[in-house]
Amino acid sequence: MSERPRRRIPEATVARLPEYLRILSELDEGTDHLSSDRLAELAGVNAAKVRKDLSYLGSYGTRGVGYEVAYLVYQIRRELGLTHDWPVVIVGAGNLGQALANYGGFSDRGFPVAGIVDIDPVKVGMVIGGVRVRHADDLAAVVRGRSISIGVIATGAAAAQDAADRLVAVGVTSILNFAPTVLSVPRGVSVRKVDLAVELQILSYHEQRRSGASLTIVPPADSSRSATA
Amino acid sequence: MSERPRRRIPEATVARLPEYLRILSELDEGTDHLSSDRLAELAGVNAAKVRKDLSYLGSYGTRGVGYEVAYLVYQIRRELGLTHDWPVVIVGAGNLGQALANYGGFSDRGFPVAGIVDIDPVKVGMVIGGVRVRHADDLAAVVRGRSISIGVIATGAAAAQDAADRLVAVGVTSILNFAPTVLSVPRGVSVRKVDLAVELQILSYHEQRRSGASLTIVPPADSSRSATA
DNA sequence: GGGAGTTCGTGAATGTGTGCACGAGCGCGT
DNA sequence: ACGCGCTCGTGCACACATTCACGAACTCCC
Repeated sequence: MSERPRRRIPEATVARLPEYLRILSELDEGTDHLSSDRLAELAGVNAAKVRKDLSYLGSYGTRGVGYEVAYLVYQIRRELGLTHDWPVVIVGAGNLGQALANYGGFSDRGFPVAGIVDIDPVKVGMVIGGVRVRHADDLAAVVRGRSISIGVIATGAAAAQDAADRLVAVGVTSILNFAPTVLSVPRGVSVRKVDLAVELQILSYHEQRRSGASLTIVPPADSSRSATA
Repeated sequence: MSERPRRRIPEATVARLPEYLRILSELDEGTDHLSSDRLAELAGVNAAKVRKDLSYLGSYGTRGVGYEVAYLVYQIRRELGLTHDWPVVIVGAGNLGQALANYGGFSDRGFPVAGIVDIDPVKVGMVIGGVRVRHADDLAAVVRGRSISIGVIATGAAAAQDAADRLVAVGVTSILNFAPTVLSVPRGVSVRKVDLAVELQILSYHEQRRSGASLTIVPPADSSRSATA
């Protein structure tokens, strides 16, 4: 009955597990068991998908009964590495950085903001969400002794690569990037990118497609110098 | 030579087009042509993928030369429906709503913030990013005559469904949801969700996996009441 | 104890996305 | 005019993801 070396979990499943976890955590205290059907409904996905996703955990449900909520929560948290907190450091104390630091949702879900840094001396010293902003040059000191492996880049596009380099230099191996730029990082460092404008542009595509779509717009015949940059 | 009814573009491609567009727009003025290889490098993806993506546009590159930047920009913008601005309305003037409204990146890329509403009377009347916050009950008036079809939900989880219902009621058909909740909306309304905590949890999974991973943690033998909710 | 009803786990089928490899077309230099 | 080198467009094979369908296992009730 020894732990089998855990199989790799498909990326698509990993992306859904946090959602299941949130739903399970928010359940009414009395609910101790839950069927895949019900969970699927709450998560807005297909029941078979839920079962397949959960089957990767090795965590067994009980046929005829469903999944035991507490046990399932435990298993998902374990698989996602949420058995302990992951302190994060935010680079960039502008609009976005401040909003992120103030936003309670991070700490609540196990990602306390352990530090904020910025390059701008004016920002240094400000206290945001209970954390004092320090200078980016002091990043090493901010990180030291705190085992911070996740960094959040909330700078503008121009400063983002520099921010990434600094983070990597102090040993950060996972980066959440809000700047609209492609970062280049060494192998072994994970980057996830969130670009708000991209999300809106995807919505725009569907909107445009919905509304009549191709009205046979005449493309610029002489193709040079035609589109607005 | 009439416009063929435009084929459906795969979702994965749609998600990459905005990235290509950004890269192309930021190119040095002198660059009038670009190879798929170079674009792939800048976007951090495979060159074949770039070519396949662009082939859906019907926009032709020139063999031996590459793609004409201006023409390509025009084609992508057209396909994404970015030939005109898409004013957005933000629901929720808290931390996140304020940051979004102040964040220049929206207007810059064709999504001006045309209105902000909140339910909290204290927030109503505040001016954020040049826009006065109005009461959520006035949403219809805010939207009227402005052909707003995109809404952004920046409320907490508890208020998100109400926000969605209000948006749908005034004719919004695309929603960008920042609240950690699954929204239910009528068919025909698109929803995209951005959950910062989920992104961090995905990073956490990879971190955890990197570092030794399964240490044969003993699962709770008596499974009831064992995991911290 | 046995049958009815429920729900999991998973094989197989289908759909979507990725990447290679190569033919076809274009420009340039001679 | 012709050949060479470059780069696009795409067929094909493979990988990944989703969904269906069904046997297996469990509970409950009589």
